[in-house]
Amino acid sequence: MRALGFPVDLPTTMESGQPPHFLWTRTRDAFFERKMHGIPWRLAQGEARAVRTDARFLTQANRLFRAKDNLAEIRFELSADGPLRAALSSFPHLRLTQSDPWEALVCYLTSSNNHIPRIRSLVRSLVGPGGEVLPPEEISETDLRKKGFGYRSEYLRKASALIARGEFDLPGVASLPYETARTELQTLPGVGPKVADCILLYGFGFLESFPQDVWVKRAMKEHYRLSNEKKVAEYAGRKWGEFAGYAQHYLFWQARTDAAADSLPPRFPSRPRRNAL
DNA sequence: CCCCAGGCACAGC
DNA sequence: GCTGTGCATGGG
Repeated sequence: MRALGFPVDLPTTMESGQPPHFLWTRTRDAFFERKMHGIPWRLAQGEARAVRTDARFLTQANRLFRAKDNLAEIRFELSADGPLRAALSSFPHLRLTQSDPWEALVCYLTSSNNHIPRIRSLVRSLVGPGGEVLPPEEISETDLRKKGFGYRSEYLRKASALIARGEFDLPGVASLPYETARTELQTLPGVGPKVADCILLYGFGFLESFPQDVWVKRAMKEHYRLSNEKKVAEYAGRKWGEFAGYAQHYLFWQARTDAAADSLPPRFPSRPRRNAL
């Protein structure tokens, strides 16, 4: 096992609605695993919040956790803003992750009007024996209705077919400017503004992307009195610019955890937890 | 029975 | 351009 050279809150980063949330399995506290190219890949939380990874996946791990992002600097840039500052302090060392574009596309096509646990089980039903999401040519021939994808089945089947036939150049999106990339992705069936932004942020690493789902919309309305999608986008671009994606993810996860805390039954008498982090 | 979920496509203004 | 509605499916 090798340690990455920067701190990561591994559980939160892996389980905050990013693609790893859907594809990795939590084995014990702070241990995560998936297969890649048929080989098991394990991640663990080491000393001083360092991430430990199987040595042969060191490069992949640095890419997954976006080693080149200077999180301290990004957080400082974003912390000028009050409501966002609160979310930042809730989750020290929560990082954005960088996944594969195809994986991200499958995840967020599946996500529309759906719950996270269900997105997870649906996506995992499309993972092949090697650990990766099945390639487009296989998904385009899968009976997705039978697997429970519902009305998203046709979106996923058609999008897969377009990519499999080479009629849509998914890797090519990486070299487009953000706005063009966003427009281009939205030509795929089932890909609207929100799904496109998620793919761009988590699959391609466009950090200026600001996906607006129901939770982020709620947060932007509560904190900033902005209920119009275009005005939110404009505000995010002006205020958070090249790091809007980070702002979005912190606001999103803060809103989610707040809601979960509200709906939790009052717990007492609460013995001291043995495995508290 | 209801409502909701990391929305989208489509119709009607 | 904006606003409303139906949509598969499962959980609360």
